[in-house]
Amino acid sequence: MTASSTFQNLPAEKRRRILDGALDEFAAGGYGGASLNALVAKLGISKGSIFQYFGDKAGLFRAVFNHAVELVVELLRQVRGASQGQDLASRLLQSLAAGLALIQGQPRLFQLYLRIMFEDGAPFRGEMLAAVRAFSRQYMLDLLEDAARAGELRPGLNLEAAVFVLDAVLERFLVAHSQEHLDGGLGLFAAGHELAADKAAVVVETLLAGLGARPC
Amino acid sequence: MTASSTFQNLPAEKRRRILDGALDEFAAGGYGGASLNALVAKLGISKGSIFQYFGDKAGLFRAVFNHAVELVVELLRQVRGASQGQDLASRLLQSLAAGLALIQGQPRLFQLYLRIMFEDGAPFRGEMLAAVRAFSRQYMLDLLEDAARAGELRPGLNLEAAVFVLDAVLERFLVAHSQEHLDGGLGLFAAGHELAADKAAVVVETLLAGLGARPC
Amino acid sequence: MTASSTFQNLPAEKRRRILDGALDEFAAGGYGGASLNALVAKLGISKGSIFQYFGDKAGLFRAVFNHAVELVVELLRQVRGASQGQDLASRLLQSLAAGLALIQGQPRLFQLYLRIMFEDGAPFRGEMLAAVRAFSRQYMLDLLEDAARAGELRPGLNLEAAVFVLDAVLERFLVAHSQEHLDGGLGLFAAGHELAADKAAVVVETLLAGLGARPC
Amino acid sequence: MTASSTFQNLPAEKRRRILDGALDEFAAGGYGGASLNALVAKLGISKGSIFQYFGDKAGLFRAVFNHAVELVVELLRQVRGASQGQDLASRLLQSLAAGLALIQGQPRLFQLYLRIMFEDGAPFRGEMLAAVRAFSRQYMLDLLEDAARAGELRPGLNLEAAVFVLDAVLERFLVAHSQEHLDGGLGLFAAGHELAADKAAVVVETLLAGLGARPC
DNA sequence: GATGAATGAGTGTTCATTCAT
DNA sequence: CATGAATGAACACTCATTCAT
Repeated sequence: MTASSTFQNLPAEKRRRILDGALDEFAAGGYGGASLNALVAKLGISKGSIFQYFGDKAGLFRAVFNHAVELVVELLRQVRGASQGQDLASRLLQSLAAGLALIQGQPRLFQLYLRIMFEDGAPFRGEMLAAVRAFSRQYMLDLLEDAARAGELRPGLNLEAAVFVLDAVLERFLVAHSQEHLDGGLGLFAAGHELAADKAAVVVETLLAGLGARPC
Repeated sequence: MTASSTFQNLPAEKRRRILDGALDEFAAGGYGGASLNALVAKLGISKGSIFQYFGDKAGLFRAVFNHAVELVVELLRQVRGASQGQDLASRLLQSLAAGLALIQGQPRLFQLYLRIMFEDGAPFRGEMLAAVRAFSRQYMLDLLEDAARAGELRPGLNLEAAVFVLDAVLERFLVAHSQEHLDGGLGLFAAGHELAADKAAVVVETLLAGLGARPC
Repeated sequence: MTASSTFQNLPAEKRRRILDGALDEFAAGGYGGASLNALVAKLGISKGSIFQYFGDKAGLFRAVFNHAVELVVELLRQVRGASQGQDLASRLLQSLAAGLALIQGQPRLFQLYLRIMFEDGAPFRGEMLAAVRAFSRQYMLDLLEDAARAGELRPGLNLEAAVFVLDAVLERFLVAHSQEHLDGGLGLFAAGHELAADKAAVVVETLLAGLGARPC
Repeated sequence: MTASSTFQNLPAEKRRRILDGALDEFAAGGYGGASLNALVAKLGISKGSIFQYFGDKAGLFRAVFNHAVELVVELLRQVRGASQGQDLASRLLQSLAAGLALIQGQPRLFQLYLRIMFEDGAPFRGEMLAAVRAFSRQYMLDLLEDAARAGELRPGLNLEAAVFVLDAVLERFLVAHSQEHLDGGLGLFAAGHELAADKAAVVVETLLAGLGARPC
């Protein structure tokens, strides 16, 4: 628990409004770039209150992060069970779809993650990234182990490496779509205009089949 | 060309010192976090000069970026030719090694790239990222096309997707190593202690052979 | 009486806790530097109560001062009678010893006095200092008059001046010892390492015998 | 040297105005109570300038202190030589007179000294007090040693103790007069209305002759 | 062309005080 | 009667930018 009891005693609706506004602010400007002045102006509350609630900027940031994690976990929990029993390609595609939906529904969550990822000054950066990465890796590992049990995986596959590859590629896929407004869409199939789902299918197939010619 | 002629007329050594110091500053704090006050103090030049040379903070930033791109391109040009004619796996591994060497030799270049990548406020972010990404994609495409000519690639491979996958995985590999001081090294083979080269070999092999069982 | 009846109706123990905590706070930071926010956090009581009890910060300060005076008077009352009938030098030394003991036992009392002494913004400063000084002067005057009756004093001695000298020197002696952690102990016999008692003896003897050569 | 070169380059008149205003501010409110906002408003300069000149509040404080010391030393240097060769009582009286004149002419200097003396939070307090005390003690010691050579002192007099007594009494004399507006004049000859010079004469005579009856 | 003094809006943070509950 | 959420002015300090010299 990091926010003061003062904050905990607030009506839920007000709590949500504050954390939501702060999430906006941090997502837009990163930790250093977020302005508490701008935040309280937007929220229509006094500056003193922020400090009463969270002690300092870092405290607010931590609270926002925890809030964001809750949002994500809640969302993913709903997605998780649905694909049980299906083959790996399908599950990966559904995971990507869930990720894309999350980005579209709550763009600031993903934005916050990206902002913090490389901002040296952000407090708790280590913990925060570790938490996200651990979750992501465990998720991939679960999928792969299920697939292994179903005999879907290439014999001799290094699971650690596979998790790494999946993590990297899927995250980059999400990044590319969250930044497609930028010049050239950052290059993912830049020329084409297929739907994201089609792109995802090709990428997943490429990952499963590999790049190299088969010696068999 | 964005820097004023005043700057162009400076002795090359002084130009280099200024751009180098500014690169440090931007790499350390991102665009928003960089302080011109701190910069001029470090450089021992007058504050007015910065504005005479570059107009404003954004102008300095653009000059630094151009300077950084030059450094990288020069470095990679040296690396490029060496692996001509070898097989794809070797060339990918050598590219990774070159990337790691670059990170170790010029850590601020990679740092700047990462900082800017997700900092909304940074001017020219779009152009800058597009330039870097285009270079990176072209590099991968060259490798893949050579490999295709040599019959190393799986028939039916979607080149665009393959480029995307390579770009994502190789960049993530570099990021993981540049941030390995962070909690858990951000999870790359977190348990093991092999050398980076060994990790790279396993990852590349996984990419080439694919994750899935071969139907053949 | 300045504290509200609400405060008077509190259980004695709670009253004492509050005044004691406030004494700490004022002694540590002076009037201006004391923080009511910090105080209530330390005490675990609500902020509103302080204002209910004392009206405002100045009211609390006055109450603390009265409380402090009570503590001192009570302490000195115990010390007073003991030296009756002894010679002046002994009584002065015992007074100094009592002062030193007080400083060691209740350092915050002396600290508060010193802090307030020269802090212009402190309310009631005049009254407070006058009270303390009047007490101190009366104490010295009592000793001197007893000594006069016993024929211990130099004929022609100006009692007012003697009181002034004693007051100044004895207080400075206490200050020096309460600040001996500061650079050079503020210079009291800085080189030597005798015990405080020895230093006191020399000082008292110097006062009694005077600095000048005796014409007699 | 503690103030930045920026400050050193200012016209002397402006430097003087700034240090003088700051001296006022610190003397009135102590270190903690002084407001840089109020200061710059009073001076009619911008807030940024203060920080450009002195780095931070503590830097300004140090500069003010150094400035104050210079003022005092300059003043005392003028006073010093004049009393050479006279007897101890005369020299002490002239010293007191000089002190009183200083307090009247530059009341803020003495005020600053008193404020800082017991304000825990003030930076450099140790150094500052040590400097002042060392000067004061050395001054007294000089007088006493001259008097000793002239055979004016009581044989067996402990010089250290005598210095301590003189320092304490003379300083208190000055304090009493600088605070005589306070309730009861803090008790120095409170009833009477003689001139300060008369009071000083009695006090000095008391010190020289001692309080006790002479056994001779 | 180079300098660096000046600026004022901006930052996060603390404070004594109020008042509805 | 006690509470503690709310407040906004004040705090020290940093910033990119300007412009007279």
